[in-house]
Amino acid sequence: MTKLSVEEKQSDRRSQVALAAMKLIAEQGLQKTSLRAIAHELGCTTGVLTHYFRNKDELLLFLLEVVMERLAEKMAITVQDVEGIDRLTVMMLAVFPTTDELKQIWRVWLAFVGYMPGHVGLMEEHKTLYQEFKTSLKNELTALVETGAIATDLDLDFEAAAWIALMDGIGVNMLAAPQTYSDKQLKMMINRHVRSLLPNIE
Amino acid sequence: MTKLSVEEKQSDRRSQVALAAMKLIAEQGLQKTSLRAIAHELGCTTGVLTHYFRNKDELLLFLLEVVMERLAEKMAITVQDVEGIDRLTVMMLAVFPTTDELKQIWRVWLAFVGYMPGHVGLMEEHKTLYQEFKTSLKNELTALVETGAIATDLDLDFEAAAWIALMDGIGVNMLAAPQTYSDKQLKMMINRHVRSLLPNIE
DNA sequence: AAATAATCATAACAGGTGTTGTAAAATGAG
DNA sequence: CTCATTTTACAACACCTGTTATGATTATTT
Repeated sequence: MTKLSVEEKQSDRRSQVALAAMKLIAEQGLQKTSLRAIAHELGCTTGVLTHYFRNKDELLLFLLEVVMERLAEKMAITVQDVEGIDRLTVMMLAVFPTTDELKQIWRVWLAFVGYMPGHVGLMEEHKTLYQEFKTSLKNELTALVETGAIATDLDLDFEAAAWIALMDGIGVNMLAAPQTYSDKQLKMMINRHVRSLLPNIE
Repeated sequence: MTKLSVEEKQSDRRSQVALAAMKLIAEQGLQKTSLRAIAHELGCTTGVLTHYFRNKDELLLFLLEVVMERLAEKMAITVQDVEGIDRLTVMMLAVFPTTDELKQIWRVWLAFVGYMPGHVGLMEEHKTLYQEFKTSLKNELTALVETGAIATDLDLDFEAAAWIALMDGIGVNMLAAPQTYSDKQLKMMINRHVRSLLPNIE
């Protein structure tokens, strides 16, 4: 076997651990998700975890990356056949916590955000991932400006942040509050925001 | 001393404990906020905590109530001299995590939301408090409909939930992301949302 | 003043935590 | 097959956790 596929195997094992951790965190929160619990969920002992991760924080960090990557992936897939202003809408709709997997992802992210105070490494990593996310969104907006789909006098950095805020708000509420939005209502909220980006045609 | 003032004293002590807990949770997260740490922060021993609270979850539950009440208070105060559509705007601006106290409150709330999975009691309480919050917002909207300030064909239940989602999204981002919104940007985001509620005048 | 209740300190308990080191098993290369 | 490396299991470590019980101290009431 080549060296590359060995690394892939390693990476796979790490992903398996991360997925087991994700399931537990989504089900019972970060506090109750101990290394032993993760190992049990995976069907092994903590020896595996300590072999692939220096410590627990590094495991959580890796999980955060996996989760964010998964979100970006989902957005990229759903958007590939869509053109124009609709790209923004479908990107949003693709990542709301509607399916079990997306609910898990959002719960993990929420657990992280609550866990971050006092954990400098995690905060830094989260900031970085957030920046990447914002940048890709900003690129999306830039392309739309160039095609004339949205107004040209927008502060795209701010607009990208506003998009993320809207996403986070809806996502958090779908998990933490009894309110469950219908598809129609979700689209309405997004369309309102989209409309605020359109060029003012008289 | 009358019986009432005794109860007030009790309530005061409980509040003191809750405030100490709030400070620690905001600083170093829920995980590191043990009962002993809270007691140390308050300058007493765990005997006080166990005397005023059955267990830790009950303490956290009380803290959640205190925090939510504080938010409602702040909104009520800032809104009392404002009339019309502006009431919505000032209510929002009054509770964003701009000051140290508000940052603490939001961090505590975030810690809760991340802590909730697997803790039925806390989830139930959060749902209840969320409902109260939504109801008062809905009342606000109803009043605005009656004065003709906003459109009459709105689903106020949905609109109230949308407001909260907007609030949560901005608040979460202000804490968890490097983005810091300027006053101008905050007002812009809110005004956009307000505009979507206005009656369509030709 | 005596008795009752509220408040708080202290210590112990049983259990769980992340981390570390060591040795066994599995795997791959020469 | 042999040897070296990777992968895993296991046990022990020191420490921290929430909870509970027991007294001491203080406050309130009778």
